[in-house]
Amino acid sequence: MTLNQKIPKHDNSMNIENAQVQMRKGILEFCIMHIISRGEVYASDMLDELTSAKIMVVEGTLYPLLTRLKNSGLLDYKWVESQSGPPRKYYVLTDVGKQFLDDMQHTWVELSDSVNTIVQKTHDLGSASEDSSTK
Amino acid sequence: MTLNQKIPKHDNSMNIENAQVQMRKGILEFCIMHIISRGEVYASDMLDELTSAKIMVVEGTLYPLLTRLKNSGLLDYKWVESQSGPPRKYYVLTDVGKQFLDDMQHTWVELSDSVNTIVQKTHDLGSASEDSSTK
DNA sequence: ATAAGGTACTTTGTGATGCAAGGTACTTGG
DNA sequence: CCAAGTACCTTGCATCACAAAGTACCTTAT
Repeated sequence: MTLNQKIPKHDNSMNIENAQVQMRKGILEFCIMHIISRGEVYASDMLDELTSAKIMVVEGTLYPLLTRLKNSGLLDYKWVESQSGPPRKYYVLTDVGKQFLDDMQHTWVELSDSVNTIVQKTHDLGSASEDSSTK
Repeated sequence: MTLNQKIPKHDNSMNIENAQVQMRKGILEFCIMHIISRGEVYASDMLDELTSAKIMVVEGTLYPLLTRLKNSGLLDYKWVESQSGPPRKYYVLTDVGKQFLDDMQHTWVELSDSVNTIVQKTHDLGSASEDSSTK
């Protein structure tokens, strides 16, 4: 029954799914900090929120990210007993984390402005293509 | 004059520069495709455009990216003699590349909407914090 | 008790890729 | 021929999303 079917592990060529994954990188961190900034939450809360915002995340991505943020001093957590299951880690932002979130907010605004500048310029040139100006 | 000053290559902890780099990842590809979509350009043109849009890129990032896009069939190029230096590679989008750019555009709009949804929600809750609701 | 199932947190290995640094190659001018 | 400028390419490292498998705790049923 061994089909010997060759399934390429990773398509070396570009596809849109890959591009989507790449675009999300780095943004995740920002979104998670935002969610935590609203009050104490644990991982499943974050997964729900991100899923409803159409930003898919899986555990294997989220937990290491939380650990990294914690180790960097941006987050803190406390264990809280649950009435239906194992205890949960409830996260909060530290003071440093709050400052960091502000900085990331600024970075996000600048980045999306920059991208939109480039997109807009394409559209501007698209409608008025004649441009044999000064080099 | 050897100062023996220790410059840590990479700070393991989070800092805002690192976060900026992460956020830019994946967006670059999109911006470069956009720039090429306007007409034939070579690498230095792209660097100028990205720099003026405040998206910093260096050669070590750009050239491998162009090669990857070319190998994936999204770009094509032709050599053009220059009157002041070595020949240049002028890039254009292929038909597949144009389709891909459309898809990326869609991805970008969705992603920035999603992020802004999360940011907005934080601000909404910030003004009306009282929420001892169900659950 | 003990087994089964659900919830929550953790770890390991892989692949993709931005980037620094260094290299190759062509052109022009002394 | 050599220096300087421009343009393109390559190597190696660090980071990080993700899949998959693992650990631990709680509840319910037998």
